[in-house]
Amino acid sequence: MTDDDDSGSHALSLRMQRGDLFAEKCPSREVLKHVTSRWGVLVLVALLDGMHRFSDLRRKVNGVSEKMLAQTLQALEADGFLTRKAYPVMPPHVEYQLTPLGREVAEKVAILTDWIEGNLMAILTEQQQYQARQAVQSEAQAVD
Amino acid sequence: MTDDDDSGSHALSLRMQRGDLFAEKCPSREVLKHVTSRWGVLVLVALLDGMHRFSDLRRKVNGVSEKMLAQTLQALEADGFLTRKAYPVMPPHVEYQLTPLGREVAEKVAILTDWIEGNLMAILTEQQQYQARQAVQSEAQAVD
DNA sequence: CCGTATCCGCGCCGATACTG
DNA sequence: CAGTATCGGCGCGGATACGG
Repeated sequence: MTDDDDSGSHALSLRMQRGDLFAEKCPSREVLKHVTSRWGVLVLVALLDGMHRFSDLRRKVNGVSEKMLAQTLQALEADGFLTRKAYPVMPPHVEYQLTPLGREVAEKVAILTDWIEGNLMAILTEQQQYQARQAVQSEAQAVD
Repeated sequence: MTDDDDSGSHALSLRMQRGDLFAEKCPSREVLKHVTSRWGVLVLVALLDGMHRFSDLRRKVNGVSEKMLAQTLQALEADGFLTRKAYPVMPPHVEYQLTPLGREVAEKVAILTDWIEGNLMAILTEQQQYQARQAVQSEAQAVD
């Protein structure tokens, strides 16, 4: 309960047309989930430099299992972010590639990941300082 | 096993200086996890328009529980993305605000969320078409 | 008002085995 | 090579109760 702002149903449906992340039931939450999922992020960024086969992705995205990779790829394909082309040869050969729509999201995601990679040291430093402050707090509590 | 590319340890440590998402044990994976977490995304974007109190965020970020909000805020504070100022009055009063570092990530995240919100309709259309193709496939299989 | 502590279900995800 | 199927642990996250 306490959810569901049905006030102004016209305004609501208009907002639904462009999506409102802050509204609980908005489908954009689902899309965001796929895009920002642990492996979704890495797959999208990996595919930014062109077509990849399944095993290429598996090797590039360190630590992903077959199951999770397949699952992630399906979700992104269902959202229209990538295409899957299977060649019925032996041994099997499947190619994954970003769609124009997918390339756009992937670029936005890459902006974020690039920033994090580039500022990692600054962030780690902040983490250290936070830990230090916490230690002081604990010490102060031990005195009282 | 089979992880751990320790080949070229100098190159590795250099890469660690700027972070490499594709390397399994890189700390940037943790940071990314906080930033792209279900509630982390929404909190960062919400804080983009200035200071918020705890209950402000709770109301703005529809659907988040107290526990998850507190947990999310702690993680983002530990990463140095936001500051927490508690005024020891009755009733309690706590203010959350982005740091300069936090503002930068938040802006990158907002680029992504804005794009998704703006292109939601196109994505939903793609999803429909995917479902339709799947239905055809199932039908074709029923024939053989 | 702003949390922390505890319990607990459910879904993520890894491991393994099997198909085409 | 590129998956699907199944099982099982465990951690995320919701609900509730309680403290400052």
